[in-house]
Amino acid sequence: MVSIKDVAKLASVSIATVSRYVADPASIREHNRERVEQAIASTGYAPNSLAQNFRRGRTGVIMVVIPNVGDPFFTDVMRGIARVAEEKHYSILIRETEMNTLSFDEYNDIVLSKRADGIVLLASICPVTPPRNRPEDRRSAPVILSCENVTEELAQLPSVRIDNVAAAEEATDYLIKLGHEKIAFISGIATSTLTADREKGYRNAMARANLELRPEWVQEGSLSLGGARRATRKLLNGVYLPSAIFCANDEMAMGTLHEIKVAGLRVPEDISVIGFDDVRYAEITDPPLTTIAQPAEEIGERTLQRLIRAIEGRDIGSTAEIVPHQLVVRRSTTSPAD
Amino acid sequence: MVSIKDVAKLASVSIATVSRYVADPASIREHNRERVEQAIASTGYAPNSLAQNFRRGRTGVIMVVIPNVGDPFFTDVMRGIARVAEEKHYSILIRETEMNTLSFDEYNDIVLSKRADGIVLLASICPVTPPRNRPEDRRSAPVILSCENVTEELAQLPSVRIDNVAAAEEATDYLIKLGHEKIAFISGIATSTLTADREKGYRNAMARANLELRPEWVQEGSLSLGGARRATRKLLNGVYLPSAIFCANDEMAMGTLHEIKVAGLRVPEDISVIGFDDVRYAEITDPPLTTIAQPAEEIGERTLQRLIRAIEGRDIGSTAEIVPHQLVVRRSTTSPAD
DNA sequence: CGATATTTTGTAAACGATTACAGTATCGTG
DNA sequence: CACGATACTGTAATCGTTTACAAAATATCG
Repeated sequence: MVSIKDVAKLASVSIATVSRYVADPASIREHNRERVEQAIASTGYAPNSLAQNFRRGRTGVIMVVIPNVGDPFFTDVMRGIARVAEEKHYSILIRETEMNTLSFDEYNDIVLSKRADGIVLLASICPVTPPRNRPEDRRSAPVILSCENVTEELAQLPSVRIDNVAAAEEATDYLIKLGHEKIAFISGIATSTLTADREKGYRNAMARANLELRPEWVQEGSLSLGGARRATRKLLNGVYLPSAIFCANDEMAMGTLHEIKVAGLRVPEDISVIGFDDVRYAEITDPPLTTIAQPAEEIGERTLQRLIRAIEGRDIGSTAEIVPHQLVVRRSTTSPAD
Repeated sequence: MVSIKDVAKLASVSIATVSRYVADPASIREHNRERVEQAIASTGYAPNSLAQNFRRGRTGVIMVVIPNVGDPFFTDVMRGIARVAEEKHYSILIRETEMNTLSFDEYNDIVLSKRADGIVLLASICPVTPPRNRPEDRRSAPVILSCENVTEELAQLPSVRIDNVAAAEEATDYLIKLGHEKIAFISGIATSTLTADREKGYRNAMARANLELRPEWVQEGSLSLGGARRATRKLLNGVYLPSAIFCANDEMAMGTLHEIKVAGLRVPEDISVIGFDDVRYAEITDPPLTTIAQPAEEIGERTLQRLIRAIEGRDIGSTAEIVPHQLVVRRSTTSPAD
């Protein structure tokens, strides 16, 4: 491995001069610049970023904790994150978590052992041991939540997201406005606040409209295709058939659409379906999916911009930055038949 | 930041002892172990991985270059990669590339400046300057191709993948066996060898069956939903309507299915569609998609296992490790009407 | 018990960059 | 030309670990 020393020797200058050349070629005298340039060219020298990072005390890495790298919504958010990361010369380290949580121990380890300059959580952080209870908690790395809300147990963390409660209310209200009264909800996973917020919105809207909410109309779909399919089959085989199903994300809505058709029912004539996220597939499902659109890439971009500001030592507060959502009406919803 | 020195001082031992404790607690004497444990606990010490990596000359990072993080096939491969990475204590650095290629300059930079211990290419590497022509090319980091084949310009690189040519032949043969003669192909992007191989398989099969291959039956779909939709519209609006369309991946097949239905035609009665990859959505499209299944996660796992062997200094050769594919017949294909 | 083998520990030198500080060259000006 | 101001360069310390080597402590055995 060729190091700065080899270049210095070859160019007959000190290592400091080479270092300065790398940082800013204009800062050294013409005469030396030529020799250093030549030495670098002939040795093929490139600064060892391991040494640079060590010396500078920074990793240049942003860790992104994501519940499911396969979900098209999350990958859109990631694309926004990646765009800003590249622009600001950070790399993205992906950490997929089962169960949607990053254990606090792992969080702590990442921070203490300097494996990342900052963390974006698309998942929640598991509040086993809140930061404040640990010794030396001043050393915490910048963290920001994308999409997720915070659990009450944790200190308020900054976030960038839509208002999930309001958006879910809006989706439910739309079904109610169409005349639906028997509306089922397929939820995500228990540990996800995002899911909880959407369920809250659904319950709020049902309560406000004075609609009966049968317990068996809320089914867990684990935010996955398979989970939603199982949940849908339960709904279809139940005693009280809903006339509309609200799925907590589009991935699940795709599974729901399929199972309804497999059961020999039609969407939307027999059952209306509404999703959440407006992933790229929502436009091409059969029928195209009515859903709540979120500006996924923008959420990713804003999240990382804010995180980087924090990494640079500026104050970003701990507020939730709310971005707008929008109901997108396609053809998977209509008024109930009866 | 608390360092090994602080711990050593507090425990009244040398830093070497602390270091040894961290590497293997059993290697130090009971008496000292207790003191060190206590000192670590009370200071909240964690080894600085920046310093460790620097000292050890390794990053603990595998870079994964991926053309499109949103494609469900690639995310499945990534999941396999991630599983092995976690097991072997590597982190995954994602680098998404437009146009499917990593420029050689960037590759070189990653290697020379030690930003990753190894590279997995789900994309191709752009052969602007083949490694062999550069000075000091001995320093190349381990690279392995997943899915992709190699271009002839580049030295042979190790890879793990299916036999794309054979698989595409098999898909085309299946359509031919069903009685189709007017078979169109929606290809990926020009820079992708994966795409080229599948097109070759299609052409082979057509030639072997003595079927006419009209130039307008091969359309570029850029491996994306939108690209496939445009390509499909061209096929449907053309003078010679095909009776079957073979899409180079499932993502595109989903777009194709949609556009055929939008045009008022039925799948498979009017047009059969066959995809490639068997992503999780293939089962729930309408109708469910006939496709070629690849063991995506297994490909990812094997790729990384082999790469890690190379990183550890063992010889992995430069052969293509071929894993089996399989035709999965669902309901998007049938015999032509006429 | 003493000699030797074994285990455990400490000292100090790396790793490759950045940078404070001091020293040297260059320049401008009177 | 002398002088100070300015621009550039070199020396050496530093970041936090790991580890070769030597030294010290302990164990083993006749």
